[in-house]
Amino acid sequence: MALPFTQIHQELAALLPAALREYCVSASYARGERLFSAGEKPKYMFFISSGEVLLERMGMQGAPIVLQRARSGIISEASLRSERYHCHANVVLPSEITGVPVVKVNSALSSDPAFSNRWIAMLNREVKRLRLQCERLSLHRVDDRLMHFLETEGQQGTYPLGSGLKSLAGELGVTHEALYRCVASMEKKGTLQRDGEHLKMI
Amino acid sequence: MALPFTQIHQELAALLPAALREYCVSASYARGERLFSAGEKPKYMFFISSGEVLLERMGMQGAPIVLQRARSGIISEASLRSERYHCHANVVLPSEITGVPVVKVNSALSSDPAFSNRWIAMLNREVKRLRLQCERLSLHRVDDRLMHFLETEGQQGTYPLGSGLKSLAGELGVTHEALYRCVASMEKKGTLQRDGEHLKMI
DNA sequence: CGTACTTTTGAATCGCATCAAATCTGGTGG
DNA sequence: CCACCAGATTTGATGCGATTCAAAAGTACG
Repeated sequence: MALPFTQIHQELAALLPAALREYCVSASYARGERLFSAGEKPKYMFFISSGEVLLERMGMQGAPIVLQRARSGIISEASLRSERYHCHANVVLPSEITGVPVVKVNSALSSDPAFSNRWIAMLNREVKRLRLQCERLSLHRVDDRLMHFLETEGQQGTYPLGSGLKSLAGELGVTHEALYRCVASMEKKGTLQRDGEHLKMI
Repeated sequence: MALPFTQIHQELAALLPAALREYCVSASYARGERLFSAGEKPKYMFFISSGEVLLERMGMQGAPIVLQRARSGIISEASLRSERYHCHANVVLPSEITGVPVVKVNSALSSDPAFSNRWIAMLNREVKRLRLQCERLSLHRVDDRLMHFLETEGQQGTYPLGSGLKSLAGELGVTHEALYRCVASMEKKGTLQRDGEHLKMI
């Protein structure tokens, strides 16, 4: 599973200082693999180059709740100083993922002001993204959530589906049936287009 | 409204480097005042010592959506490097609030590694808090959201209400009627206690 | 004392969850 | 190549719970 370092993603390369790159480990993950589980001690920061990973927590009734649906970027930034992961990371599409040892990141953050500046900027973006997700989940109707999602996460209202509507439904906090029906009715009304892999608002 | 610097909150003092403290401006705000509005250029970072501030965005139907209900701590950390605020900050209870110039914070972050370390830790906590809020908003029933809220935001299941159930309803993403009914029925079932200003799970 | 707001209860409606089942899909192994 | 299986997709029917609209009662404040 863990392959030797080959080439790291451009976005990651721009974030990390050169000294950290030699510690990066890139690997391919298959659908169904788990990056980490809740309760484990964080050893690596993970960065997704391609594919899709769901951060999930188990609800009390056993139903998993999607905290984040990541397709690119760092996914465990909040665990940088944590003793334990607070969620599971499940790979749901074949993915290219790079790991960087947490210890190395922390020491680099202490000694490299430019790096910690970039890190703060990254965390700021994450905070904003999460605020938008809260805003989205505060909407009551499925079509409102979908529109909000396409407006905020899409490129000009277009969004690549990846692993299908089912995992999107989880991120929107609705059942997949509700989302299927919503997409179908919006397509019929002409408010939405669906080209196989892409969703687009009209 | 803006008073001269008197005394800053202990939590803020622990976060900020000494050099920044002279730039702090503490002030009292009354219910109904607005700290900042969406679209404005951030000039100050705000820190709440006491009281309550709601971060809100206007939905497309004109209904305000509560992004955050802050009663202590920094509230505009994500706007540190932003050109514009992306939400309104409305004071809903008489509050003591300290402002620090954004420019000063940014320059201190660049020159003081220990400070940027503390800042990163603060952002990490915020990311986790927001992930929990997303998890909460993914629950479908009002009583589940309330329980989750008391478990994660309360002290041993106890939470001080402050400005009443109505603003809590906004943070939980439900109507105030639904929350009133939920609290009443849980009290009748004996799952919840309500001592005037405090909510407590049994 | 009046105004504005919160709190509370009621009734009607609507949207989504839930349960169920059929179809479609890609992938596996014989 | 086909049978088969697991999962995604889709449609249907039903019920519950929250929204919505409405209105009354309580409360703080000038």
